[in-house]
Amino acid sequence: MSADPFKDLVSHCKEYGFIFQSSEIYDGLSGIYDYGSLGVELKNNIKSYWWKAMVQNHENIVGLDSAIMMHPQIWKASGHVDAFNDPLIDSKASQKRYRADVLIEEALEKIMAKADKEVEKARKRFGDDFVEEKYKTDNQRVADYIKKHDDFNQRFVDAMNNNDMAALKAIIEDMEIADPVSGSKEWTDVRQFNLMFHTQLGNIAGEEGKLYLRPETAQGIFVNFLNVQKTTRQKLPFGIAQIGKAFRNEIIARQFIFRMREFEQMEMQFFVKPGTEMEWYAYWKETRMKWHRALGTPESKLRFHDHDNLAHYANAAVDVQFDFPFGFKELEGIHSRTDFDLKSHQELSGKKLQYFDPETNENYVPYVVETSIGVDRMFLAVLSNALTEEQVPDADGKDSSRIVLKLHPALAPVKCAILPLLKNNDELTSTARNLFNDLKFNFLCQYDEKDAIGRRYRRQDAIGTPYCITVDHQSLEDQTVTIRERDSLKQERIPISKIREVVEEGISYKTLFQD
RNA sequence: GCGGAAGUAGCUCAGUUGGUAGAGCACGACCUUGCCAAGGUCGGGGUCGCGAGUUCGAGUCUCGUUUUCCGCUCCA
Repeated sequence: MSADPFKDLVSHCKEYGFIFQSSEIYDGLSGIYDYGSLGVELKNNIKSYWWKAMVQNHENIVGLDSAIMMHPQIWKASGHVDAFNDPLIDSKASQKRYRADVLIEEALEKIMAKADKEVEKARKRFGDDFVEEKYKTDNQRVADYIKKHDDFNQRFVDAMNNNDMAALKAIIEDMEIADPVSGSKEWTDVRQFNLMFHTQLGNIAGEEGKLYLRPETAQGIFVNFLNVQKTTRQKLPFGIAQIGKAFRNEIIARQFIFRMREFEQMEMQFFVKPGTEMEWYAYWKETRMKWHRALGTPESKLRFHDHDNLAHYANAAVDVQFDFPFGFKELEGIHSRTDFDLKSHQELSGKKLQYFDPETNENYVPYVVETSIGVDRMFLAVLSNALTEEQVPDADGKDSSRIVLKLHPALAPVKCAILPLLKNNDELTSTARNLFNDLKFNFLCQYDEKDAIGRRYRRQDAIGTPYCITVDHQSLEDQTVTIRERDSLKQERIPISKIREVVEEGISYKTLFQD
């Protein structure tokens, strides 16, 4: 392996078919990736681990699979429409990026400040009883400033209403706005940057039929809050869990699958009685960290990171960060979202989203504590934690290096490899084949007869297969095989009849839920 | 989006001042060995990211473009 662990990881993913760049033969699509044959297995296992931990293990958490496309009003209520229609512009000199509307607003304020200055001057000269309004309209310079302001302001309002980026650029040029950093007036074009992808519904033209691909899965849960609560007869506190794709048109999507434009989230919204949210926030913080540590991730690679700036919906927020090859970065977010979402859906839709509390006989909008983790980031974390190069003894007892994916067996894509010791021995190969055909219904197995046995072991090591079953001559006599454990390299002879049980035990998710 | 670096076989990379594409590993077949990789023989696979330009001739030079990584920036 090279000196760059991240590079090794990306290469390994490509070489063994975990991840491919999307549309590669057409030069690829920036920030979008496909999962290969082993990748999809690992990803499914990660999702399964989460689902078991959240839904199966909690009586008061239920699942949901809401649609990717939702009513556009949802994104108004959530705040996504307003917050992400930013017109952006770059200074060519300093390469700083600004919001064009903010630049113009600041410039407009400056003009009015100049007018005010004139008025102030006059007040000093003529005294406080000077008639301000009259002066403003009578004094030519002040009137000019105000007219200038009003003219630009009108153009600005029109441009924003029409989403006219060229007009915004023209205003910036006409107002002679300079980059505050460099003083340069050389600007790029204004680009509207909308974080949400949009598409069109049926034959409804224009804004009417405009739909967004969801930028988060959470809203599908909020708008179904009452549906789920009533049909599952849940009482507060309870949670709704969902795994699904989300889409964000990131300005820059980078660092492999860390920041993608199409990605997958595992989110759980936990509805609680107002006032108890901080207790549950603490509970989920701890519970989620346990989930990460159960995989055997070293404590030094996981940490909490409190948010300095809280989002508009939150009254507390923390990230679970993982020490990726490119440093500590967000893996999961735990947010206390208050009643912001349910309340704004209630207001915009006109439908009540309240819970009747049988204990207190009152109706209220629940508070929400959210746990939100990126599947792809988890995938990256799991892989970067597992990919190992180590020295093991070779046939002569000398050190030789092997690449091994030390995945938790429950997450490993292939659970078991069935290997006949010899290839040119019909008895061995047919016994191994039969074994494979018998086990393949229980878990994903691979049959491999090519190359020397040692090399086959190494191949399985590279994809993280926890168990290798070898059929040898003795197997034909006494119906036993050797089972080799990936990390310890230890081999044990067990009866063929016991293989299923031993492997099932080893790959069980149960091991992840022991305290 | 700006700046830097890179893109040659599945992977990692060579490829001289421009002269018809190479290695190792991987892959396939056969032989040999047979419980921890790298034995032998043979073989498949690349319009050198894409598009123009300069040139008798471009993997190599120029321009554009695209993808990836790094820095800045951004980040519900």
